[in-house]
Amino acid sequence: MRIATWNVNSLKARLEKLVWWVERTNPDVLLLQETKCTDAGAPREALFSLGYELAHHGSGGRNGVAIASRTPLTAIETNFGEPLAPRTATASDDDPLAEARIVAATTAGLRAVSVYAPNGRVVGTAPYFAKLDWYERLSRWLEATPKETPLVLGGDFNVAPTDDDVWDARACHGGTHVSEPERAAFRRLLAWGLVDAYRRHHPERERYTWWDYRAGDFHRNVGMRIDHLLVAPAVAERSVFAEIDREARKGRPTPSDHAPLVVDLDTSGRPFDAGWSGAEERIAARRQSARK
DNA sequence: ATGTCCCAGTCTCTGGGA
Repeated sequence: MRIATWNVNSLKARLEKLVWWVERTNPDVLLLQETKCTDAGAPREALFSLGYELAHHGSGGRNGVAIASRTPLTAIETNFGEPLAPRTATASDDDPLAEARIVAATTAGLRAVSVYAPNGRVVGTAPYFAKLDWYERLSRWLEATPKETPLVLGGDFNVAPTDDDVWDARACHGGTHVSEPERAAFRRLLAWGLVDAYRRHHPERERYTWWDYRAGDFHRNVGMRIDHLLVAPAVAERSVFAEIDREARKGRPTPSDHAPLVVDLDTSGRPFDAGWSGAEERIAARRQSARK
């Protein structure tokens, strides 16, 4: 089974590139971020004709997350199971918890979650603390998930977990994505038991998933590894391959500023969802009690 | 090089966000 995550920087603007990439890569489950679509405006038909169902969560403009899968999507949960607050228009209104940044669904025996963490802009500003608050909310949501859940929490985390995940730690010092509080928030996800699937297969440095469009950053490999597939231990044990597809960051039509990340699972042998039966109900019950 | 791309609205350009 092939799982992928990709911040596409507009699903509509990227549709031709996405079709090319999906036909080339054939993921079974694809997590998408920054779709910038409304639920009604999401290109469901185009994905359906490629063989995918789509669970989409977005209000248009910015943000927006989705899960495309070759197998049915059930128990779809958006925004931490809470209704999204109405959009309040002005750019200075920065409330990530009112934005479409998380969608979860059960598919292919997995609990798949697509996240788009806030950017944070500048350390010490209101958007930065809002980013940390959003991570706090994500951790509480995660910690209400039973440990045996075959979880795949993937997306654009907007955090480079270590200095090995940035092109130049000194140049990045003092900026967002690398600050200690952001890295601590990321490590709290790992403390639940999640495994960084890419690092399980690739210890090397200079492997990034995002490069700024400007200044030829991609061609100079001035980037950061901020997109991740974090998987439960039972999923990690089955992972046999991980790669960042730099080809998708090149050429025309215009690429996203992020490259997709792919992980392959060996699903031969015992059923992948062993022990997972009934867990949707257990998750729902724990979320209910966590809200009280 | 603060050098690109995408979106919404002010709508064939501009400002904001990443």
